[in-house]
Amino acid sequence: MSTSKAPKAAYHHGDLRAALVRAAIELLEESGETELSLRAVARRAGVSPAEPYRHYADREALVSAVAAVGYRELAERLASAHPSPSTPEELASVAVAYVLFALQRPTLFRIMFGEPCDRDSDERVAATAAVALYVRGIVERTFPQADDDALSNAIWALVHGLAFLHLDGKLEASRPSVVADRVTAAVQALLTATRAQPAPAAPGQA
Amino acid sequence: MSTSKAPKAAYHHGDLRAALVRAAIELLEESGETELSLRAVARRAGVSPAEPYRHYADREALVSAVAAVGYRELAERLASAHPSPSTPEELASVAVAYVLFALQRPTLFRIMFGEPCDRDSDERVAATAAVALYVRGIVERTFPQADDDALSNAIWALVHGLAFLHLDGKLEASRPSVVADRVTAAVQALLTATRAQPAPAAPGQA
DNA sequence: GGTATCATGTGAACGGCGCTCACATTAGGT
DNA sequence: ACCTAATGTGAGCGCCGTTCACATGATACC
Repeated sequence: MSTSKAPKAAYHHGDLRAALVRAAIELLEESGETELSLRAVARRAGVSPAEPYRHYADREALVSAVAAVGYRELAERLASAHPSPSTPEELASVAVAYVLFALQRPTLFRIMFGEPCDRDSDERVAATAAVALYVRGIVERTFPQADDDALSNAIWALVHGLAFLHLDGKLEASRPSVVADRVTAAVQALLTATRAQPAPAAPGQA
Repeated sequence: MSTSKAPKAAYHHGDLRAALVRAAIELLEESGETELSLRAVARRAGVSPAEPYRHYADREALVSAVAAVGYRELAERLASAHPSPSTPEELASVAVAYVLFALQRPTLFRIMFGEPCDRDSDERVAATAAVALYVRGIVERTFPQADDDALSNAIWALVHGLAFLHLDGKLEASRPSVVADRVTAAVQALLTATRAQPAPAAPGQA
């Protein structure tokens, strides 16, 4: 079960496992490339090309570790936009933070979401689940009476889709304020719908 | 300007340019891998590893050609869901077609949207623009008085995001009918919002 | 203290990759 | 028939992921 997550602090190098992830993220953000070469990471960390294999099964495993860091940083970013949102406006501000994170750290974001998620990585699976739960928690607080599932899916999808369309240049994204307005408008629209008709399989009419 | 799109029919091989794209898509869908190797494509097409470079500048160019085919097939698929949607229900059926396309041809979809779009590929840029215009056309027909920009952005983003979250396993996607219901519910929610309050800076109501 | 043991690190090597180049072949225009 | 340009080839470069036999350092046990 990928035991010793806590590094033994220092054998020769001192937590090379974490150092490799750090080096990988640096390379990612400097080069702008989504591809990351294990050999390049090893060079950056100052070890031989074979060394990473002591700490990660293969390239995919290192990438998953990088993605997991990304999920954690995204979660921090969302939380710092608003620690515990419970109104549509606060929720919208978190959505804006999500999209801006994608735009400010595009390569990391693509690593996190641009490829099939490796289900063998406990770290990665746990980190994505945390983001999902965070979104869902917001929705539950903001609309306690709504259909949590449908609504939180819709909101996450909307925000996630906005992030990707901006990232891919399908929506103009040069000025953050424009992006923020667009995201806010879209989220408000969806939320207004929810107020108007609480849930699909619910009472009255639509 | 990447002239002779129309192949001269047959020199030695007979439109190898198109044959390479076909081979690439076959490999993609057989292997389930997002990566595609130019050498493997060449083997599949029965030519030497150097041959593709007569027809495509580099690997990226071939990938873009593959993506362009994907955009065209997606457009066909949407059109066959409904040729000219003009009601929320019809729009929702197109949205479902979009997400199901992503789930049925995951590798192709990832090639289309999972990496930075190469702006040097006329073919690719044109094909993505076509999809964007198609979505926008639907919105204009369905809600002539609404804020086209904001609404078509929101709808595309929502649908695109739903596609990716399903694809990444963040939303359960084993039974297409469940996916269809989820997508329909989300789209209906967004559209209802638009009816209730047409647009941020728009006239009366609808 | 001495030594066995295991985690940590290395260099060389394998095959596959993207890509280039010098060269062969074929098709078409004149 | 011949020249030219399009089409196709094989060898080769450097990089990649990965593995392996081997070195080195830290610790555990006597």
